[in-house]
Amino acid sequence: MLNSETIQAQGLGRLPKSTFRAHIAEQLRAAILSGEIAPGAQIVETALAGLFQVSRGPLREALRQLVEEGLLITVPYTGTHVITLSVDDVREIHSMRVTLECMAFEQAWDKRDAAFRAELQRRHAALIATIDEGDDRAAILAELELHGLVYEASGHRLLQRTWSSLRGRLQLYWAAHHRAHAIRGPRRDGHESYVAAALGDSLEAMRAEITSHMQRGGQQTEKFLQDHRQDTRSMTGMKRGKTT
Amino acid sequence: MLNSETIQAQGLGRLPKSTFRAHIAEQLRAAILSGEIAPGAQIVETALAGLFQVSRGPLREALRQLVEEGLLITVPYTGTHVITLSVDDVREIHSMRVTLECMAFEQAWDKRDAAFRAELQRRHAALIATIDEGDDRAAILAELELHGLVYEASGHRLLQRTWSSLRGRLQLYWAAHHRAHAIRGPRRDGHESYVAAALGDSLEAMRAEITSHMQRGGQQTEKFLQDHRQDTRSMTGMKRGKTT
DNA sequence: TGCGCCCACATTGTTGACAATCGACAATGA
DNA sequence: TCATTGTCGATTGTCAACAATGTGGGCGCA
Repeated sequence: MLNSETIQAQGLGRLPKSTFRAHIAEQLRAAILSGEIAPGAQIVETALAGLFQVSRGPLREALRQLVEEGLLITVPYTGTHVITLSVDDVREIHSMRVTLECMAFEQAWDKRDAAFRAELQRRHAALIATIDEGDDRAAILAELELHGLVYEASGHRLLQRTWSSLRGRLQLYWAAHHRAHAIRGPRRDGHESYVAAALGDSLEAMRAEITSHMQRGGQQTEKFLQDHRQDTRSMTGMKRGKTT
Repeated sequence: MLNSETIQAQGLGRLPKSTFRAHIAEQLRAAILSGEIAPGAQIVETALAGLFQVSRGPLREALRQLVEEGLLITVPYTGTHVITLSVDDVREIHSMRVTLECMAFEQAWDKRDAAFRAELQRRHAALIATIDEGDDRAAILAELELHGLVYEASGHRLLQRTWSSLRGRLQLYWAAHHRAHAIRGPRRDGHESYVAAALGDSLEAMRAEITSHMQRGGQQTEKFLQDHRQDTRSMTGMKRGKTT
């Protein structure tokens, strides 16, 4: 006999309640965050609707969602564009990261059990592996996974939600930065000390590690700017680079 | 000569670029945050579309926006409801407030000029005035204004954005809590020490003040729960309380 | 040549109708 | 009596057509 429980037990019953707007939002977000659709590119509703084979209705709702996530900007009757992060935006992302991740560790500090430690090292190993393979895109995702663990461990849903939003911008920046200027992705160094501190006994040391870890990322940005001396308003932007 | 900048400087140029979804989202948000539409109430698209005299298209886009803001929850093909905050949600709101406001003061600490001090005292006075008048709803807004100043002063747009999101939930909680249980709004005490610390010289003292300030709010919640001993899953929810 | 006006085009905003799905209730049969 | 199934109303999802608006190019004119 097949009742709902036995079906669940067989791992079935997970048809993902398809609505077009959810699928579209998901795919569009992925395309934007990976850099497939470049920052500054214009989003034309009719074109995308044709691409996804849907009408403009569901598409527009997906766009509203991404606008609210901060990935798109819409000017009424004019157009929708992928955001371009300014240098100040990137600085703000870094400072916000420090604050959020410190909070996450505070919340999660006493909840670090064996499973947490194992998972932390597993993700660290995964990051190292992708770095060694030279797959920059995968390495970016792996690093986000590594840092995401503490948010999951915190059990703080609002904090996780906030991190998700920030993670989007961070991912966008990393992808655009890397893509536009062919800078190497995450490196091996820097993560060992992070993991060690996360497994250690001193929350204060962890805070210091986070601060220096993020500052390293910030300094990399500053150094890059000094080397290139371009407009400080839009470092990842480009005009009309829409990909089909 | 009047160019766009001088117009902006005059505070004009704010013709509301009328798109229905913006108006609808604004009004709906206000209705939800004020408690006019109770937590848990179902949002029926056709009804609201009739109420606003628009078709369902723009209305749905406004709903998507509020869903993304975390004020509404939509289950496909089933319905859209105003969120109900659980006790854990409220705890998370409070802890997030502490973190964000500490960060805001860190960012704004060295930017506190005469204008900041004057504005802080002005908003404090406004809060006191509304409290003395007994207008609870105005007092809630005044308290949010007071606390919002430091976020404005921080100049950190991402932080402001995060605060806006949190402020929505906080406002929803305050309004629903107050409305459902006829609890007094903000009180005079507690804000003097906050303002004093914000004008003082010790950032560390400010952090302590914020922590205790928020903990007071949290303790009020806990005490209320002990007194009422109701379901801990939904403290502000009610069934089918849609207002027309 | 430079400027301003006007118009056509591209794009977004809005609408009403139609289709798909869900939840609840009644009907059916063991 | 109980479980299962069919049906119905309510609600949301989707679509294609129409209207409103901003943008850029061409034209006339000084």
